[in-house]
Amino acid sequence: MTCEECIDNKMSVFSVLSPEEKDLLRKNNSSHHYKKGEIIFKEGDKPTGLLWIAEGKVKIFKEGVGGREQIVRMAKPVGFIGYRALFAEEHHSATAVAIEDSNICTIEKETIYKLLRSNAELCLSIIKAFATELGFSNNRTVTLTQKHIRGRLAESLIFLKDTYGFEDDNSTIKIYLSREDIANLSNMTTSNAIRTLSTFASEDVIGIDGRKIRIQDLQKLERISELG
Amino acid sequence: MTCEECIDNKMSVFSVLSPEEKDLLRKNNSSHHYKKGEIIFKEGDKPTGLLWIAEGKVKIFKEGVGGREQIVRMAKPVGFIGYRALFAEEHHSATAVAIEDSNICTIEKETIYKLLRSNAELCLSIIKAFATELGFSNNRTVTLTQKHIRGRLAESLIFLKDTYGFEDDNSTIKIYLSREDIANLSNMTTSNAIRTLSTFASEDVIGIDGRKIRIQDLQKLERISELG
DNA sequence: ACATTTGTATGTTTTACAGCACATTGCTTA
DNA sequence: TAAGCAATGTGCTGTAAAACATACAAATGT
Repeated sequence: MTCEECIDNKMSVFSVLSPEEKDLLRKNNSSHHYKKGEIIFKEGDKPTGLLWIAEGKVKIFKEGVGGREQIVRMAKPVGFIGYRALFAEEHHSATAVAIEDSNICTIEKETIYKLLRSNAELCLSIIKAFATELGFSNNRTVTLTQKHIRGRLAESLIFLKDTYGFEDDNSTIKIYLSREDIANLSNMTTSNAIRTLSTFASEDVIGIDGRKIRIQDLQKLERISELG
Repeated sequence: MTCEECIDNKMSVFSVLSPEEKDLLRKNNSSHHYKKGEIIFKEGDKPTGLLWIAEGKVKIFKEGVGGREQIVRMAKPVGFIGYRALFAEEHHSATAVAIEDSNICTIEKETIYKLLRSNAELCLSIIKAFATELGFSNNRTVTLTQKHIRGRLAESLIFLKDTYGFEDDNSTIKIYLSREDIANLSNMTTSNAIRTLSTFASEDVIGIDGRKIRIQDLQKLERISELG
């Protein structure tokens, strides 16, 4: 997908814009390609504009105690990234890394603010997006602190499935993360992510083939997640 | 403080409103008094409008595994409460309880949306507020999961000080929470909150007199918090 | 005034999980 | 095609913090 196609995409926030406003966007956006593993922005950087993913997948994480990283968000097309810091008028509080080859589009801060001032519906959808994500973040705070390892991992797998969906086989989660990334998403060590994934596989809840994870018994997985 | 006074308050979000818009607010708000310990809204309730605190203090918490509660926010005048669910168009994902006798003001959903559609600056300040709070929430996720008990408690005490300030003696934190609430804020058991507070007191970092907590050595407390 | 609940305090036991160490497999890239 | 390195897998050990138990003080109600 290209930046242009995102602007016209019905699923994107941009759908509330008028043809003229979309034109403004089309004339003022730029595109950049990132290879798998490349950093898009770093904790501490000053945000320059609004970014969104045209193609690829991105993880956003914060560095914690002793450099241990916690993934706070996983993004996909046509999702915004780096907008929290932009709108809070702060420096980035997290780092974004491409986990696949990705095309990232940018528009300048001035342009997006111009649009926000002229289009109330755009404002409202941004507000709604923030409100939804804040709810998600608060939820995560509770589950990451209170659930046990099995519950946390089960929740993460369901989260990945909900975010990226399945491959054509209707069971393989459409994202291929390292065990380390899965651990950093679920607040556990790599060892424990590996161990618990193996356990799930031996219980026939999931199937593992390298980085491919198939969900074989979603109900059971949900039960493990809810149980804590 | 009264609802009217909040609307005119220079520190509140309402400061960006025109005189006519403020008038609309004044004519459409209602006020309600809650005694200490009373529930303002409950997890699962449908939000009816935008609430703000004219007087008093409020804790917002989520029920986690086995009914264990995690405080996700502490609010004070002139802060909004219950706005996340409202703008996300969801049911409340947390419960709000008055921790002091409080006056809460309400305006209907329709009125606030009317204002948002007419006043872009109001939108932008709401967006900024959300972006800031999301940053805060993400931060908490990391510290609550990664820091050790001492670090978490130290951080909570600093947070309470930053939120509510000091009494006239310039050292007593201007909020009086039960040990249980302190524990629920810091993701630990009541026993451990009590124990660790005692340790801090014996190390002359803080002073304890019932629910009164004096910060005696802020630098040390900050060091404990950063150390994790 | 007494009983009952609630909050505070502290000691003991148990356990989930991090932190290694090390083996093994699977990618790079030279 | 091999060498090197990163990613994966597994067992063992130590420990932070929960869970449990108990005691007492302070509110709260009757």
